[in-house]
Amino acid sequence: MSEEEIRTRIAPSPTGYFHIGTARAALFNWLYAKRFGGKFILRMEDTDKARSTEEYAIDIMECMSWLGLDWDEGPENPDLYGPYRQSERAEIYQKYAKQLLDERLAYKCYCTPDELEAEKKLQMERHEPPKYSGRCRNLSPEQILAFENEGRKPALRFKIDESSPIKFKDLIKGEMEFDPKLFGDFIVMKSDNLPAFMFAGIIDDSEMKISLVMRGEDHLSNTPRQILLAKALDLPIPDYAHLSMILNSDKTKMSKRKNPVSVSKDFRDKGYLPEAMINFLVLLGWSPKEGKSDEIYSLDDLTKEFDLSEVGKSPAIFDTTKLDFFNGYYIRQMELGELAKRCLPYLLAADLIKKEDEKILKVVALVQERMKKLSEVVELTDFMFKEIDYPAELLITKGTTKEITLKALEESAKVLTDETDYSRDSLDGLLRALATKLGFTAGQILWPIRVALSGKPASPGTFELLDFFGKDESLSRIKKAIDMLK
RNA sequence: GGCGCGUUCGUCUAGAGGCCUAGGAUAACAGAUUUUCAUUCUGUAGAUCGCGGGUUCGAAUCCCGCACGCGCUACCA
Repeated sequence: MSEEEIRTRIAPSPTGYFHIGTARAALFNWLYAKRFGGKFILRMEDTDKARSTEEYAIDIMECMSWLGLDWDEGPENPDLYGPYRQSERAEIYQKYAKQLLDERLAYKCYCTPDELEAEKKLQMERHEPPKYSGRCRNLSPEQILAFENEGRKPALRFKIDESSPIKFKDLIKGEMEFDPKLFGDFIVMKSDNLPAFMFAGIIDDSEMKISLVMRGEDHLSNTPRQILLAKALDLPIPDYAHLSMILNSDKTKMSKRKNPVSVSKDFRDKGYLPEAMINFLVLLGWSPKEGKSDEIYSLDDLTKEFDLSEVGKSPAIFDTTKLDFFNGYYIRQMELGELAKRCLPYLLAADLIKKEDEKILKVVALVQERMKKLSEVVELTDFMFKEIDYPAELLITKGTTKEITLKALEESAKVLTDETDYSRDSLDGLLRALATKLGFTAGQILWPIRVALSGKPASPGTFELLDFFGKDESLSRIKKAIDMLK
């Protein structure tokens, strides 16, 4: 298929919030399409009626857009090879199901789940590989009639062609060979007349002219079955590439219960930037040929560099330490107005401000290089918006005394009362001169003022805070500190 | 149980027989700048390349075996 147009896809099932692993697969597919001038398609695999919801479908699309992974074809623009929701493609699957049945490549199976379970259990006890016995392969008309009269609804089972091994080249993992004798006939249409995942998948990939199926390694073992299906249906077989999994720190599979896996709930809403997510995610499995000394990559950079030959085969443990670094980095790089805009929701939610105002530009500027996540803006800046409460001892810096601190504060208050220029440079000269005059270290003067203004052991610098609060508020907070020490 | 995939610093990784006394990033630690925190800069520590055999003058790199992890083995996707 390689001479045709490059078309990749992501096919999430809306049975949960957009998963971090799906995001990575989407990213790699998107990058591959962009890099080689192809198309990227979004398809909703919502055949599991019981678990699929519209809320999740929306979440998936929102998160993809948020990450910057736009798609050329998808549920809302179904013109070309749509519809792009499997729930709307029932007739297509039925057509192919009929084809299999007519050509006797599949058969109706009336076995109940209980019967299948029992059969499997027996095989396990005998240490045989569990696989379907094929007992419905050659049912007589009488038997079929009997099952129908019982009210049993048949599923459609695909007849495995066991004649020869299935070989294919995985573009990441390499040459692959499977023995179909081990498979057993599998279900293609469920008894509710909905297609099983493998069946719907190969049909859609083919009908949507997907040239490369890049997906998680958990699908690697399914691939030979889909190839068999494609052959039986006389459909073209796409290229395949299987991405290794991302795991927990204990090397088990990421789970919804134990781990932060929801892009929207655990990352976007917690204050991570899409730029950081992309940069972090792409490095889980991909590393550039020409390594740079840093590892900063934008989506734009990546569309020029990404290739499958640089994708690794081994699984990666999902550890957000490095994500935090990237997040801090991109926050520092961000234009101030943009940062203020993105911090606003957190400030509003914490009730620190009522509406957008000019002040937050200054506020954000003071903590920009201290933030790892946008959500931290709250704890970093709360003292700028409200009265503060802190223990008096905090005013006294290490290796000094209450008396010295009090003296420093009182003398500072005096010069700050006389001073009108609260700009950084002016204040710097003023307070250092005061320190020299009193025989104090700069720290003995500056620490207590900073604490008086912020109430925190760590905060932006003294001069910046004086400038931020202005004369009246600064003096008021310093006076309060003096009273606390008396 | 069977089949498949994988195994290099805590973590993400580079590495395709000699360039490896194993490189980078991050995290950790230390120092410099500094009133604190953060930023920035510099440095330190950190992998006997899962284990055991082989091939070779020479192996993280090739071959075989084993161990461990993960996946599939569903009318879930």
